[in-house]
Amino acid sequence: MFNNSQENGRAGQRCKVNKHLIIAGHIIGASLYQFRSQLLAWYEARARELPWRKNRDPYRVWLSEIMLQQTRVAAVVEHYHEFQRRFPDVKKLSAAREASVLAAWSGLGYYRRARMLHAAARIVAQKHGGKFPRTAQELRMLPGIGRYTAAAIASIAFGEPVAVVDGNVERVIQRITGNPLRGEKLWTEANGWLDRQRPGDFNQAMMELGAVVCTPRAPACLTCPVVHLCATRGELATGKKAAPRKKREAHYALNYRTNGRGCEVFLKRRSIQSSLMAGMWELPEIDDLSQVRSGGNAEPCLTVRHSITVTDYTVRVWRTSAPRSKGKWIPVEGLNNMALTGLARKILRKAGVIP
DNA sequence: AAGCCGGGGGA
DNA sequence: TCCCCAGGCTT
Repeated sequence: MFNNSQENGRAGQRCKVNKHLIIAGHIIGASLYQFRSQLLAWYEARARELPWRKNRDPYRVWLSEIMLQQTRVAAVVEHYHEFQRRFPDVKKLSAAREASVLAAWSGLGYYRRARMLHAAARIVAQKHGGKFPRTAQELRMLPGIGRYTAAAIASIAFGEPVAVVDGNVERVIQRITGNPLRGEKLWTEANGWLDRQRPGDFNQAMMELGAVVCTPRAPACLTCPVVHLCATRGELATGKKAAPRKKREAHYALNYRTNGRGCEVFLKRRSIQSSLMAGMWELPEIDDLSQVRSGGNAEPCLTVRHSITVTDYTVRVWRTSAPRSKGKWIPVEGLNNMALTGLARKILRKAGVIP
């Protein structure tokens, strides 16, 4: 297993050849100190300025971590400030109605996250006196907080020495070691690498490296602070299978009227039983296009593209004279506080109904 | 272990 | 057009 460490008899080569720092697929000894200090130095110098890095308030850290689950940083940044403005602390969040929490979440997707966030806020407020548990083990008990998120909050907000493993960390470790570690072995490896003096910074630095430098495709090895310690320099055996995407066309009705109460839009609420976007509000879907065409519409007033799970939709929006389905007239001023689906919000924006 | 949940932006 | 993202929960 150590056969690659002595292929050249000269000891002076030891630190020049990266493979010698990786033994049997693990980073070892002195190179680990190097790795930590160089990664942390890079992070201090180059880390992106993100809203949740302003301080270590556990509420802010928690909110960012929930939002960031399977969601890109850019999308989170767009929602983060407004969410903070509406719900400045865990107590305010716990006192809010679920509908208003969902409204602030609109467009982020995975709406169950918002419900679990709200439920967790109520538990923190009622059972923990408004203070967050300070250990990963206790945080894990809250809804919506799994192994990754518990470790992230505990390390970043409270300095507990626990490593995180997300998609970024997995990729970084696999590339550095050249070892396709997965599952429990990956978590063990990450914990071995962790800088126990600065666990929060270290964890964020690992994820930052994966997000900014050690990207899935075309990693920027030229700017990587630990490239000299890397066994693969960008190679990665991928075991991921790409889910095939379907294409579909969908039609929605835009009903818009002005009366004594001002401008109103006709919306309907998705079933609370629905697996997809349960309880969220949207425009009525049109099943039978012939009815709209016979109503005098030759062309849709709007066409948008929309991706949802594994389906890419081409969405046509039709102005219709009267709603044919059950639903509710909503004043446009109230739309900001409605739990709209991302698609509904997109359509209403493009149509100029909301800013 | 595998399936499910939203949405968007870059390559 | 395709791919992938600071995961958690259920079965």
